[in-house]
This record gives sequence, structure tokens and C-alpha cells, in this order.
Amino acid sequence: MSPSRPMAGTCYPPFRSLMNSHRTGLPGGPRVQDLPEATAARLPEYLRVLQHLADAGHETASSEGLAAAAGVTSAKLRKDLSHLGSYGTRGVGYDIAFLVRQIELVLGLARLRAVALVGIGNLGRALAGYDGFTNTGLRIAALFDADPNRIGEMINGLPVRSLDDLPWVVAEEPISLAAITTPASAAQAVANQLVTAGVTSILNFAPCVLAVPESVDVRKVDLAIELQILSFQEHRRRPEGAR
Amino acid sequence: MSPSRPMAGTCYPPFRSLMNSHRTGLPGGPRVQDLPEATAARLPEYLRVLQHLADAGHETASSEGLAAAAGVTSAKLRKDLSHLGSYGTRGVGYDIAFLVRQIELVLGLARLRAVALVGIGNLGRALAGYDGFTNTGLRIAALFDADPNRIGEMINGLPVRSLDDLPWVVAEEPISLAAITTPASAAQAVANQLVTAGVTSILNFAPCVLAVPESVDVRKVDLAIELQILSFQEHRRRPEGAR
DNA sequence: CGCGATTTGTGCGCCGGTTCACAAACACCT
DNA sequence: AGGTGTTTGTGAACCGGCGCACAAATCGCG
Repeated sequence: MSPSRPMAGTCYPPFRSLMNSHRTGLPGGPRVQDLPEATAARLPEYLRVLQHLADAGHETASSEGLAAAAGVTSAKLRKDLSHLGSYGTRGVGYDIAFLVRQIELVLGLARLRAVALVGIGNLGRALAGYDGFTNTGLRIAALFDADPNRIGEMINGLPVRSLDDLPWVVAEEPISLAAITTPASAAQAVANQLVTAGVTSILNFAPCVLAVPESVDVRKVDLAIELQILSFQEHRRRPEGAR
Repeated sequence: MSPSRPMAGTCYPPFRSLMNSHRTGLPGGPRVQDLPEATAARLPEYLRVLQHLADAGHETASSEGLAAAAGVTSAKLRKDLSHLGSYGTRGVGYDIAFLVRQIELVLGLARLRAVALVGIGNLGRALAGYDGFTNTGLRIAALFDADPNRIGEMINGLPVRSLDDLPWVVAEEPISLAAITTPASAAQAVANQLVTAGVTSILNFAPCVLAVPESVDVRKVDLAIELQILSFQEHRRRPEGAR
């Protein structure tokens, strides 16, 4: 799923349920190890929907309702949730608060996770000030840039730091996630520095392919490419500007 | 130019054209209709790599080299390109300039495509000023916002317009693609307005699920969710904070 | 002109993911 | 307590995409 690397790695290791047998009615913990990739990618969306419903005062929700709100089919949602364990009551639905907790646990968001942001241009500033991180279990914890003129500037209560500070800041927080919002020309060098500093997961917004060690996970978000894909779909359905 | 290859441009190999030459407004062109989804999603990345190589003065490239640069396996790249037709010369590789032209054609980027941007907050500004759109066949053509205070403001040479102007601006350009960078609370209303104005493809940056007619295509980019997915992978590989 | 080196194009088996359809489980009502 | 209606959980078939491996095609060279 990560387009920037041949998805050869990350097969599911065969160490399965050590202590949790297949049907523990109560916590004991979901089996994170053998969760399908596609399911994991949808959990954050479910989480958001569930939190939204919780805020609205609901206590339970059916797979049908949840699926509609999350933009998937009910069967898919049920199978996804079933991978977490048999939470949910037949004839009734799912306990929202409980499910929220479970998904947060699986996603590793039980405790707030610190994120570093490298490259404080337009996009970096937008991300630093992005208000969509509330309730996501994530928090932008440090900003970095290579340009001396930007260093020291305060954005949203955080100072822009020199890249030289990266190692000790990463170690201190500690930080394991980072987002790269530099120009493409700088992205690979920044990635290298992040990796040596100990960051193990990178979200790359720069329009280029990053080379990283096998142990580091990279996801790529490319704004131009997303639009180009849309352009293709458009072109496919309406070959000439028929409208 | 590659020796012994017909000039790129209006000359198309007639091999498969008789099998299904339907629906492409262009004689013998690539069969856009039955192009696998996954392949189409990778074409923009290939396109970028190819343009990069072309700028560097290269004229041909092997599947091995291209694949490495694009972060995929060579077999996958070859199969992807084979869906466009049998361009490429065995024992030699692919003609870069020709391939660029073909992919642009398939993606519908032969002519510059106009994109509308709705919601001129931090993220919207970043996108409006984003320099990664050069050579993508896309151009931000109009900016819209609901806030009267922002209307008239110039960003990157473009004025911020009122949403009321949307219908005639969309019709005039014309515009079929739009990106939504409003808060989640406004996104659905904006989407509705876009659809009625005639926009048929939407890139949604707001953290919510949009409901649109069947005929409209929506892609979603959610910054928080991307990070949450990374968090999961991280959590899976390093269950307890190996921090 | 033929031979070896190189690289494309693709048939095939495999695998993860999606969908369908239904039995099992539970709540509620009488 | 038992019957009824609702909703979950999941087995099984299906589908699309991926990687392997190799034949086919082309080039360069002696």
C-alpha cells in the first residue's frame, strides 16, 4: 500500500495469539499482529466517526449506520471490526465508547504520540496550524527547517528549530513519527537525517521517492498526483470535454 | 531521439487498434477504458520520473531503471506500461519523450486542466502557492471562500472569489476538478455547490465523508489519518515504546 | 549473416481483499 | 418461557492485482 517501496516486507509474522485464544469476551487485547493491512487503513476513519457519534451522545451504533457514516459497506465494516475481536452484540450493535477505546489501543494512540515536522514552507505552516489533529492521539511536537532565517520563528506556540537540533529533540520527546514538507530536492537528505536520529515512520509530502532502510516505514502523500488520478478518472468517463 | 524508431507524435502502432478501437477519441491510442485501476494510480508517478529523466537529457530508459526510480518492481512497471500498448523496444528500453506524451494523453493532461480551490485557510493558501504543480498538466485556476473578509485578496496572482461566483466561473473556464480545503463543517455544503455548478471530480481534504451523486468522483486526502496509519504500523512493529 | 547479450511483453499461479448470504446470538415483548 | 425480529460474525465464492519466470524481439559485433 505504501507506494514508495515494494511492499515485499511486513508479511505477517506467524507468532499468533500467545495468551489470547480466539474468543475472549473481554479485553485481553486485540491481535494487532495479524490485522489485515486494508482493515488497519480504515480504522482511523471508523475511529473518527465513532468519536463523532459519541460526542453527539450516542451509546451504541449498528454496522449499517456506522458503515454509511464511514462510506463503506456494512459487510466490510463488520469484517473489519471482527478482526479486532468479537465486540458488538447481536441484535443490538456496537458499544461506541468501548470500540473507540479498542481502536485507539490497536492504532497505538492510547497515549499521545509526538510528531516532528520538517520543512516550514507554506505546506509545513499549514500542517503546523492544522486543527484536524484534535482527538487523533497525535500532536505536532517540534518544527524544523534548514533556513537560518526561519529558525526561532514561533508557529502556533512552537519554535522553528535548526535541523542540527534534530537528534537530541527526537531523543528527548521522544519522537518516532515525522512529516517531510520540504522541496523535493531536500527531501532525501532530510529523510536520512531523520532516520539516523531514530525516526522510524515518515510521512512524505515531497514529490519524490524516498530511499530508506527496510526498518523504516514511509507513506507518501502527493497533492499533484491525487489530482492527476482524478484527471484520469474524469478523462476516462468523459473522453472529450463533453459537458 | 532513438534511432530507428518512428517519430513520436502522430504515429501510432496499428497493432491492437483493430481489436478494440472504441471510445478513445484518438486513432489507435491507448485503451483508456479498460486500464486497471491500480495501474492508473501509478502512472502519475511514472510520468514524473520520466519528465525528470527527460530534463536530465536522457532519451531512453529501461524498465529496471524506471522501476527503481519510481519505487516499484520492474515486472510491475512493465505490465503497467504494457497496458498502454506495446511501446518500448526489446533489448533497448522505452523512448522517454514518447512515453511522456502517451501517459499525458491517457491521464487527460494533454491540455492544461483547470482546478478550482475552495476554502482559503492555511491549507488552501499552501495549495494555491504550491510549486509542485509545474509540469503536471494542472493549474489552479480559481480560488473561492465563504468569508467576505477574504474575498478580493490576491494569492499568487489569483483573486479570492465569493462562492456565489462559482457557477459562472466554473462554466467559463471551464473547470471540472476542484479541491475542498474548508473545515469539515462546511465541506458537504461546498461539495453540493460544486456538484450543482458542474464539477465532476473532487479532491477532499476535509476530515469527513462526502455524499455526492454517483456520477461524481471523490478522492480523499486526510492528513491526520495518514499519520494514524503510520502510528499503527509503528505500534505493530514496536508494541511497547522501544523509545 | 549469424550469434550472444539484453530487455520487453505476458501467461500463470498465488494471495489478499471484497461481497454475498446465512446461521448464530441476543433483546424484547407477550 | 417461548416466540419474534433484529443484527452480528463468518464461511465460501469471487475478483483484481502481483511476482515469477520465460519466450520473443531487438541490438551490436565479429
